[in-house]
Amino acid sequence: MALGKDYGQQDCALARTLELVGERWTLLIVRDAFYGVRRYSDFLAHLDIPRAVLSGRLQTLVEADVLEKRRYQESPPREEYVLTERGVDLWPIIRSMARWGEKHVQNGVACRLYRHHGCGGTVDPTGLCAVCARVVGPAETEVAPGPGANMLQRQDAVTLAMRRPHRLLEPLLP
Amino acid sequence: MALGKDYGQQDCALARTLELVGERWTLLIVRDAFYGVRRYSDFLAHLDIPRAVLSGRLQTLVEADVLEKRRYQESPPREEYVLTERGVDLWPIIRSMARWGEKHVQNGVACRLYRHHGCGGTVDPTGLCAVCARVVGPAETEVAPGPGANMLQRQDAVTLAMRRPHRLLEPLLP
DNA sequence: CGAGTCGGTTCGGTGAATGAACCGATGCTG
DNA sequence: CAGCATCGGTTCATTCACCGAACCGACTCG
Repeated sequence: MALGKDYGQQDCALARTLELVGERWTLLIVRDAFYGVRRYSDFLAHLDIPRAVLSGRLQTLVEADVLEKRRYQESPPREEYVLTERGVDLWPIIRSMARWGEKHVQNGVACRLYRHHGCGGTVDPTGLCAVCARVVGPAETEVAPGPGANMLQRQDAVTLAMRRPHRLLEPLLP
Repeated sequence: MALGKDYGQQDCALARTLELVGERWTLLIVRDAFYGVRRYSDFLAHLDIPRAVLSGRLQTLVEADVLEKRRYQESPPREEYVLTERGVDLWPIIRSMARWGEKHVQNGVACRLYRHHGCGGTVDPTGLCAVCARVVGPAETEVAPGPGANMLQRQDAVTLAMRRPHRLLEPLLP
């Protein structure tokens, strides 16, 4: 959302969450962070988001302790944004929203498939592995392109790198 | 969100979902619909939302087949908005967002508690009943005020009615 | 030295959100 | 029957976030 960001009169945890991740673009930034995107320029290229909006959202997410900004090289100074523990806990939200869109907008065609790293079992939207029958967190989840992927012929570095399966939270690009 | 509502270049079910429920206020309207709010004036009183925005969102949700608008009395003509099957499927999204806010913004203090209607077991954020060990949908879930409820002393009819436990999706007000 | 990359900030224009006022249809009261 | 209240909106002026393009400083590479 984003205009007045607050829902002051709602005594509900949902409203508090929406004040943080309910703004336009925010959840897509967090999703990309799960995919392993860490650098400003990669978010920018993959999301087609105005630079000022990206700067603002990253700063808000850092202040909310969802992302951590850290310098990974001096000279030239370069920063990266990595999910914190609080940020990783947003995974069920992203997963449930993607699930709804898959079922009700895309007629069940998934753009991404999730598997348990190691055992290879399909991970369902609640995080349950079909083989282990255990709940699998994002760090042990592997994402791979699904049948509906790449409909839009994007050519940015992030889109290209997403064609290979890889584990969530691991850096996607060098 | 709401300003440009589309995320056209994102080949992702998440983006499609956000185009619908990612606008400011929308998820709070849907949440109230789960709580049993059905009438324009009750949404208005409970959400402190501008009338024009509420009208617009309700219309969008009806067009998206998330809510159904139906006339429940002639003379004077009165309409109510009820969740469709697609709308009911949004429950995991709302539940996971509320869960995050509860844990990370409210320090684990819940405003609402969810129980399996009949067996009385606590229903966890994934819908699992602690007693039955089965997944329980919203229609069989009962909501009751939790320890963090009513911090804000609201006095509208919806807030008052929410003090009694009742089943989700059942009409909250006469 | 000059061009390029990275991670931003600045700026003007557009359009959605906001809150208050207004409105038409109907019912209720006296 | 007059007058007022209720419901479900619409209209309007103002505010403010988003947008896209341009600009910028620090640094590296050739």
